[in-house]
Amino acid sequence: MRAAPTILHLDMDAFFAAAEQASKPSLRGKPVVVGGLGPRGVVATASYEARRFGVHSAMPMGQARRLAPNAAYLVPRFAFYRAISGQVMELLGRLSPLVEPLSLDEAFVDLEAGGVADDSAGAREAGERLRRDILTTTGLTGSVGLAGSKMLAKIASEEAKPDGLVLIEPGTERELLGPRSVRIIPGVGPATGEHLRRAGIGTVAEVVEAGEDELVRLLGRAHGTSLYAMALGRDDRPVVAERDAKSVSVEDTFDVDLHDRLRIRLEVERLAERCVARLRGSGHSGRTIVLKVRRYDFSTLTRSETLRGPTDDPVVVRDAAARLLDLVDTTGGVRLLGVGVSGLADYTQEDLFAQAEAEAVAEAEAGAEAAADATAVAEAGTEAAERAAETGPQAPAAAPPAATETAERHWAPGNDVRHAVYGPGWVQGSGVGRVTVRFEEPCSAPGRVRTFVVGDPDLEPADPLPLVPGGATVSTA
DNA sequence: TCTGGGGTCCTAGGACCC
DNA sequence: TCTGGGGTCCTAGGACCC
Repeated sequence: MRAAPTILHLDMDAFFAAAEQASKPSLRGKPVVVGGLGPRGVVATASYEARRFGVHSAMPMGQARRLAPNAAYLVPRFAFYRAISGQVMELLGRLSPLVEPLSLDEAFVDLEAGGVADDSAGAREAGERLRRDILTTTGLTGSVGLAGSKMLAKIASEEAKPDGLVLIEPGTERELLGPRSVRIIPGVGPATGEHLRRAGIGTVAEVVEAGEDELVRLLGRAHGTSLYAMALGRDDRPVVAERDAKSVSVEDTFDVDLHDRLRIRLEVERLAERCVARLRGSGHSGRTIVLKVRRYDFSTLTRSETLRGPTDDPVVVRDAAARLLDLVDTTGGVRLLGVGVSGLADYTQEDLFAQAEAEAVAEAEAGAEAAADATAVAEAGTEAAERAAETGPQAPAAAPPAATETAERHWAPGNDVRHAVYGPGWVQGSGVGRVTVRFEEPCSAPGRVRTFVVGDPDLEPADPLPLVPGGATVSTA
């Protein structure tokens, strides 16, 4: 806990929904819901107008549609959000070298380390300037929290929403937090909240009264001690700029439960290949392969296998995932499958092979005492060599998507398109061989709607347009 | 129309080693 | 030898966050 409120937490307001409203003039001031539009979709973000109907993040789409039948329902466009996020992070980077992104729309900034503020007045000024700059460069609003610790800065930005700034003066945190629900403390979710409530602890002040020993007894060592510290306003976690990834995973929920064992196996193999593509894309290899299965009744289980050394070989990961699947009973149906890799190393297979050889030589030279270890290393090396010989140079090309899948993706509600005659617009809806497009762009007036046949040669998918004149363009290619 | 997808961290038990 | 204690790794599951 520092003496000046120089830790800043930025949280963009209803980020995905706000980006869509900025991009589509006809949706401004209207309820907008972004999320999965399939039969098992959930809400990613609801605009403030939609929240008034009770719609919120993580809610099943069906429920959202019942609550807000007239809202616009759109699929997320991550490439577009990433581009905007990049602009925002760039602005944060001008404040300090210590910027810790938490997601596309959230980050901590250490203002003191950046030399932009060392007292309350300076911090407030930097925060307000940041909010203005974000609005000018992206057209979107973000809320800022300022405090002497990460936890309090995060609570402050939550209080500031939407489109505001809250500064918690160091020394005032106890009286501020005391009467509030324990649920405002980050890390206290539904389960912990309920657990504490049954123990008669509802407010932050009651957490303090209970004492550290009681909390450790209720919640376990790590959770208990940290909650007690947080309740007292004690939080010395530094803002950390670069954090190494610990795992990479992909998963799919199917519109209809899978029963056919061969189909399930095929999906696991496809997921394994997608996972490795991501792993390689991030320049990693990993040692532990994890298979995740969610059954028809939503019960979820994982099975994992740790290899002798890290791999980024699609064949190795795919085979491991298939072996893990053999351990799982799928009768009754499978609703979700996932494949992940953890135990990441930031070198690739070739590096690993060279390293294993070098180690084997070193071990051999070390003499008879190390004989057993050297054998293990040598075996690992041989195995890697065999795999390399077996698979050769290859990129696991994903199977080309079926034509209907492509059409669904191109004409999904919310996507940008361009018409040879009418210009830029976005898909408002599609079905029975028709696409409905609203022709407008970020800086135009709300536009009108026209309907086309799906195969219309004049209509094609397009990249998002910049939200602000002269702003960065986004390529989703 | 009942429940996404990508992560992180923690716990607990068993194996294994010294 | 009737029975320890600590450390580390692996596996499985769960809470939480956006």
